[in-house]
Amino acid sequence: MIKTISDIAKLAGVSKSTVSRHLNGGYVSSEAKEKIETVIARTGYEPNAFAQNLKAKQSNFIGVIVPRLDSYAAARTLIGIDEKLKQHNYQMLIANTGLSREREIESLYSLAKQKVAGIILLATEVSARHQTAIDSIKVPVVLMGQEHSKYYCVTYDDFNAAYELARYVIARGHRKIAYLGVTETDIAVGVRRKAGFRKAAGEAEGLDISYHTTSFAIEDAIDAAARIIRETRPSLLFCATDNIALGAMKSVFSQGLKIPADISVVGFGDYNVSAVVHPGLTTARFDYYQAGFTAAGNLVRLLQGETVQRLIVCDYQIIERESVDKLNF
Amino acid sequence: MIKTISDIAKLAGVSKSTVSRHLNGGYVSSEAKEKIETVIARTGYEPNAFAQNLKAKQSNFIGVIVPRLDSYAAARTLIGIDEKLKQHNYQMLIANTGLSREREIESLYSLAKQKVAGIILLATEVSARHQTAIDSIKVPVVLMGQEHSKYYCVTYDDFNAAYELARYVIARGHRKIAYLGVTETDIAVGVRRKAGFRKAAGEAEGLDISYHTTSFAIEDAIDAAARIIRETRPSLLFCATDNIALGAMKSVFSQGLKIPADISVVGFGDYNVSAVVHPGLTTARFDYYQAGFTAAGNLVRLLQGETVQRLIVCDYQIIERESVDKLNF
DNA sequence: CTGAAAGCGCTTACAG
DNA sequence: CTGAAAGCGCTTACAG
Repeated sequence: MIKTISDIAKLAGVSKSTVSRHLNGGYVSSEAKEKIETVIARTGYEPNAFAQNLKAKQSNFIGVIVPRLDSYAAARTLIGIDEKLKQHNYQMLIANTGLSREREIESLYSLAKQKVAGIILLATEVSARHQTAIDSIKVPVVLMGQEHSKYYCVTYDDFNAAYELARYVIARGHRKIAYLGVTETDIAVGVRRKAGFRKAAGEAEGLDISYHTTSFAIEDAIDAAARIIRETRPSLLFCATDNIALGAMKSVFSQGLKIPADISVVGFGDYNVSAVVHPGLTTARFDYYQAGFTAAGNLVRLLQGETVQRLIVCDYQIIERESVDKLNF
Repeated sequence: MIKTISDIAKLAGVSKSTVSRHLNGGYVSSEAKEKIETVIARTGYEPNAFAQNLKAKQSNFIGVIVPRLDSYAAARTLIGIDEKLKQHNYQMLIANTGLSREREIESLYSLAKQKVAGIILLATEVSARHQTAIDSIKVPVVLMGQEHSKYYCVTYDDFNAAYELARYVIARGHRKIAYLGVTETDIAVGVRRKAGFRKAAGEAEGLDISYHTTSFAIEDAIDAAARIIRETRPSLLFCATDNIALGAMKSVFSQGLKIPADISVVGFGDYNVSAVVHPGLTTARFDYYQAGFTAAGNLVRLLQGETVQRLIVCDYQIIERESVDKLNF
């Protein structure tokens, strides 16, 4: 069985060096080139990646650290990354942390140890330990979802998305609004979205706003929304993610109330189910696929020594469906 | 910087061979062992995987071929696989085919070329070309989701799940039922589920059944269900997956009808949203995580030369929520 | 333009 | 129980 570069060399009547040079785009006479190409085509020879990597001290793997696999946003992002990486002959290597901060840090080190060429980190937070890890491994890293001035980042325009969505619901006459957000250790979702909302709220009159915090888990959102509805009975639940919004919708229905007639709901993300639930959820859409594609593109350019914009902010789009009532006529 | 086995050998005052032997559980005097361990602990030495793989002509990667990443079932399965694999120091390497048959075959070959130790194939179909590929690569393969007599498989009990779910809806008085399934090239979902349903239907009296086919895409299900409702107006839509059921629910609502009062709906899979939509979807739950965990466990045992049951059929569970009306009293 | 040789970091008979 | 040596399959100065 034909397996190694020596076999090819022998069959082509040249040396290993010449075959290797041809494979790597070096000086080879057109005569030798032709013979080698014929043999390779006939045998279907493929270089052994381990041997190549052993020499190169680096692989064609790109590590992608993801907080969870069973999330629409994560999945779409991965698909975008994978697509771009394939174009450039890189292999995506996924490290799933299952929402563990600890495993996020570990993955940074262990991917580096595995000599990945680069890392894309779908970040939930950029702690001091994250920074230590990123700085100490000598591997290019691109952050997604969170911004940090020291690193290459691809983020979403959380602030303006929230601002515009908030203006939209206020314009539709909502005054008594409950904001259902997440922890502020998450700058993008916890801080920025709330800040955008707050700005719009500050520009309007006669508002009655209450702020609440829950987790990213639907179950928690169901409970939190149930409490809010009982206690403050807002006309609208402004939820920091579509998952939270889905949980909120469940709560509204469970109490025998109608959406949007009794209570309106909005979210962020535009997951695939957001259009399918009834009523359709009004939300701020982020193009996760495109963001992943962009992040991978940047990383590839970095690896090729090209220069890259430090921060790329992906656009959003307000998707108007049926979950927000119009209170003013 | 300490990097190679030679460095460790030098620091411990022994030869590379001895260090390697210690690392691989060979004969080493307790004296040498101690010195080596001290040095390794102090330096944090980690063997270079490329060099190891180059010798071993195999990696610790397990390839997982998945039809799509943005599916709840796929994601949960991957998490289960990853968990088990980590326990045994294997690395999951995901090949996403984006629902392309072609890329499924290619992935089989390309993963083999990358010298993965084994492959788990989340199969949508086992065609002749699949078989050729599986047989020609000399890598152990475990099939998931579809059964094939020649290969190791982990499947779901599609037939009995459908049978029991069908008996349930019939027992609740439904007589005019539309079955909304998928192509029969998919044995598990297309053939088995329909067969289970058909058996239950055959055991009952006075039924008025119509059979319809759609794709796995929610949008197609919405259209298909809309047509069925207009044309035959069944009392229940029996959908072969939860995604189809979600699309069907959307259709029912869009026509101003109520679930379950006007039309009932059931599905298969119990995705995370199935509990969250309103009304909650009655469905047959499959434990994807557990199945993935089991498949990975089997593959690991295969790699260790242990013997493994060829076919494992995972159990299901009927989850009764609010989407099925009770028509008889 | 080409080939012999060394080396990437590890493992594994083999001789001692 | 240990170490020198060969070899896994490739790449890359180097001399020609």
